[in-house]
Amino acid sequence: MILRNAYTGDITPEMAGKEVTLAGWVHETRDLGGIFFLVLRDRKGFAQVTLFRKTTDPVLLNTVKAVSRESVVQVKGLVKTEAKAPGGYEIVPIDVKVLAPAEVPLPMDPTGKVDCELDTRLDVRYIDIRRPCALAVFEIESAVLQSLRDHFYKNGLTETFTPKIVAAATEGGTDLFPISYFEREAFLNQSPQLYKQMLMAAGMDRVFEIGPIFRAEEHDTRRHLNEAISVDVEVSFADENDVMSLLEWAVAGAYSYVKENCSKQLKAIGLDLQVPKTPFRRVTYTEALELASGAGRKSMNWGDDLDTETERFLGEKIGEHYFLTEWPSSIKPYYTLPYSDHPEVCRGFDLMHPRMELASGAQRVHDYNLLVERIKSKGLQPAGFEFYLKAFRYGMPSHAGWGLGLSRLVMTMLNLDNIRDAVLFPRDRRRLVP
RNA sequence: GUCCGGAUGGUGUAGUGGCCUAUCAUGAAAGCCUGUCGAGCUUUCGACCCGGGUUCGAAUCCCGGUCCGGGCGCCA
Repeated sequence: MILRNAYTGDITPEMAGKEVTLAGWVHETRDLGGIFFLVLRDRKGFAQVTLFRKTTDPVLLNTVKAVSRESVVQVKGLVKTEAKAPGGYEIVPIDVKVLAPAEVPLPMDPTGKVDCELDTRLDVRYIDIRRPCALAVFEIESAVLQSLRDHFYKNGLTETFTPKIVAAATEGGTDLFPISYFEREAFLNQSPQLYKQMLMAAGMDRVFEIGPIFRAEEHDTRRHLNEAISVDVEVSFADENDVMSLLEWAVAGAYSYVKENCSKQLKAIGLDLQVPKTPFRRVTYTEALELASGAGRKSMNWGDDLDTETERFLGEKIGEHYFLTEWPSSIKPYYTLPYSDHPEVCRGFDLMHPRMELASGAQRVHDYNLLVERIKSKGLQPAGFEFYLKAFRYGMPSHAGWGLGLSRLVMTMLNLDNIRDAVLFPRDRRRLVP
């Protein structure tokens, strides 16, 4: 049996006289002597429970006075219109049950009166997320996922799952987490890339997958994690422009959806969300180098990958979402299709937010012989990719796709400083618990 | 990985060799208070990351360790 029949956010002053049963956490208590306030919090808001020394049953009053902050309580009471109460109503309790007392002292302050460092918050994430502004991030993330899925279904994509436990490294193996798989060694997959391409050979035509990826790199920044959620798309008979279009509409659509459906959460975060305009600006790699050169900046050679400083410079200069296109083939993966007439440039692209890269994608190589050649040119052994290469020998359509970092999308959307704020239980170089 | 910075009550902080019996806020405990909404007031409680060193004297300086933050690198 559900222990509540209403959330705080469902109650209005017009419900005066109605009996409701709320359940949630004791956000705070204020004892003014003759009058006592308990603020109950659930995921939809707050409700003030008011008790009077003269009229409240002494046993009930003592129960409420003795309860510690953040204890879980069930409050049965009458809604009363009261101009002096927050929201214009309060609850006059008939019965209060302490379902689970909270120990004191608390490891952090969920009311936000005292600051708390990220590390401390992550150690007690289950308390941190009781803060409406922390909860809002994950409710918005859920809305983003719903919007993305809606967009994919509307565009005829099929949702898929590919294995996270794989036999071999996609490329080398230095950045994969090895795991024990019965009598063999296996790895946690760093990307569904090879599998979603095999699904193109399978004739699934248009697929997406939203799932975890694992990377064993020792990066240690505010925008990298060792476990992340990747939103992956692959579309047959499409080129890079087709999937860039799908991507920009997915991103802009997620912003619109959040703006329309998450006003409470945006308010909790204190953000006036601006929906990016589509289509996003296209900037070629070569144009980006030109934009970034001069003005006392160190010069970059054509073929160099863009370093963090250049990326940031471009972001500030452009000031909105943009696509970086026409990359040198040398710095994109082997499965990225080079232009046939000038193969030093390829059909790869990155979706950039002014602060960081959000997604990368490409039209893929679908010709078996070219793919083998590209693998070799990257200094890799085709033999290691046999399970994948074989799929290109029995009718592989042309295709294109991309992978988008979900947490980066949320982080940049909500202007969060650290990607860890956008992940419930982040996994980084040091953190494995909780 | 590397560079820079940091570690003080439960939480967040002040304190750069003696004025520290360590600041402030929050919290907790007790009390007063009938309209609070970061309530107010009184009293009380609670801390210098670990190990070594320098010094008459170390929260403070030095060395090592651990942990944390930020930058960069890495991120097919």
